[in-house]
Amino acid sequence: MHIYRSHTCADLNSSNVGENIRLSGWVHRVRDHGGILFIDLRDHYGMTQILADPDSPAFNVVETLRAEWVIRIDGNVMARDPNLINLKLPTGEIEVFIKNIEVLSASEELPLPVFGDLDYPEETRLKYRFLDLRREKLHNNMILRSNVVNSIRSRMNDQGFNEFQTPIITASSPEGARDFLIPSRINPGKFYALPQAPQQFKQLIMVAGFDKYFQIAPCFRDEDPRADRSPTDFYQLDMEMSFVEQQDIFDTIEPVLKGLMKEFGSGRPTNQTWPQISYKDALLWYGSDKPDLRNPIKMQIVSNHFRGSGFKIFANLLENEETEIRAIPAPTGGSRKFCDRMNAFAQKEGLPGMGYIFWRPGDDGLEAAGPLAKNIGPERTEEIRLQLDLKEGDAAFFLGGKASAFEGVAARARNEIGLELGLTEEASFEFCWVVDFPMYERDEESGKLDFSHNPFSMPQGGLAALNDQDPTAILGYQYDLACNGYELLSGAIRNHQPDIMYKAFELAGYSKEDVNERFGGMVKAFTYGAPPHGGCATGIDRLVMLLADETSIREVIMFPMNQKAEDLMLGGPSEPTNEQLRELGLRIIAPE
RNA sequence: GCGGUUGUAGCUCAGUUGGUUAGAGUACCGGCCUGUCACGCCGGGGGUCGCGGGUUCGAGUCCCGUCAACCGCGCCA
Repeated sequence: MHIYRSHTCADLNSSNVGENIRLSGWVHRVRDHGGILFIDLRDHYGMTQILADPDSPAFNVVETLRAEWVIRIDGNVMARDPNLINLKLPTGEIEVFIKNIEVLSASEELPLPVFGDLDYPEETRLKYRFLDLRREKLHNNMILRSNVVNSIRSRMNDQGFNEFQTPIITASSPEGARDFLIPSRINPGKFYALPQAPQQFKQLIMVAGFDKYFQIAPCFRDEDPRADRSPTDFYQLDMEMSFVEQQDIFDTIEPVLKGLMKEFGSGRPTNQTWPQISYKDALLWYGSDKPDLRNPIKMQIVSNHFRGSGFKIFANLLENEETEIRAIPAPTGGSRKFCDRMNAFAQKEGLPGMGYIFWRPGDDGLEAAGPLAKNIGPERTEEIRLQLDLKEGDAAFFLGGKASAFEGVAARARNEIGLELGLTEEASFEFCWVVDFPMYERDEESGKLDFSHNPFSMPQGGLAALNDQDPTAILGYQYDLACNGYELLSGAIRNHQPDIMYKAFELAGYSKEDVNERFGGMVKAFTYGAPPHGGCATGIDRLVMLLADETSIREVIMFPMNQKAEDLMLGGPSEPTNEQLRELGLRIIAPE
């Protein structure tokens, strides 16, 4: 017999009754009744109930066992009486009468119990990640992640893609985020960078003639974290194709993602037609370039109804340039209590407040209530109601000013309203493409023109557009895929023509020399016969997060960092030794 | 860098207008228990109330400062 086990803790059932077997695993739970004692023995696969009584030669040792000790037991499989079968356990029809035991590893008192599903502070969970990972939820999340990655690989391979590995220690690639730098010992004073994405490599793979590339690629960005953003490294399904236009990329990746949602989405429905919404419309309708379409609310511009109206705050606002009044319709939100709560929400988010109108039954039919309605009068109020297509029992909220100043809060208010009113269909996946991103944006303070997305994207209209149009009006063949309010994918048709690329960078203030110095390797490659190409990258962590129905990315990463980008388990980052610094020619300058 | 929330036993939490010796569950230690599967019952140990200062006869509670964690903003072109 194998020295540790003849079966796993999930294997045994009534067909094994009478067999002498061997199991190894963790003591999940001990139930000591004095004369009879039960142990739930757990391994990766499942759980088996072990039984001991004073007739067992192992009884004295079994009495000393505590949670999370690792043991090996020999025993006899016995059928349970019909009234003692545990339907919650796949092995619930049997139990193992223990005859022999070996303690393989004892456990101290636990800082984090494995048993139970209570919530514990992140700090404790991260410090003792190996214990947290034993718990059912995280253990299942990691298995899900493994299965998703496995399925991605076969789906991509089935479509004729080849997976290639690209360098981890490399030159800085201009994705826009802060690089992680690595000092070079052999080249003192010089630094490598960890790739923010394999962007230039995958484009060079296209130039090299491989046609369809993908990779489950680690990406490194030194930026502050969010709940849905890991502070150091994350994984992308990175892919690139030659001789394609935008729609070809969509047609390739859509079935992969739809297949994954169906395979791992636990029955939650996915919309099968993914709308393509322009960046401009996304901001107008949803206040966000990653809209949550599970929420049906669509915002509208209602400036005309307030221009010159008795509501002076909005009327005066509209005297200024580039201002507007935006309405958030809230079907079924027509109560003062709800409207006041949303107004308080807007104030908490840093706005002066959110005006509202709600419609309720009145003496002569429909009555519009709320301070705004009184100020602008019944005619304008009715025009607004008709434009927003609202009825009795509904409400609408109003935000005014420069769109860029209120859009963020408007988006959060829209989310809040959708959730509070139960309009958002939570147990579903709603995808949409966001297309036609502007190539450039102007910094509000400095007035400087800069790339707004990916500098390697092909501008719509090509060189002519770059020469003739107002730069901020130029759109790119750049796209995102949003799902349930998360940016899940980002991509572009690339700019493979050096003259267009030099011009594109020139508009953003980079000379030809700058471009040659920073991305000369890739630009040069484009002078030796580059195929038109494009691709995208899908966030694996976020995808698994959605599938696992989690809201924190750390729930689907095996060993995540905390919010300060520290590894609480192994203690990173740590101070280098003097010898390491000397070898690298570095000196630490103490912070202020 | 800024804002919000939180910080009390190994862990999860309660703690009233400031008032006796700071509690509960769980874990741990001891005792009892032969059918549990969140086993049950009895007892015990365990606390710098994040840290520092202040107000007060008296502070877990009020005030000021500070640290840490998380959430958000900035950032992620």
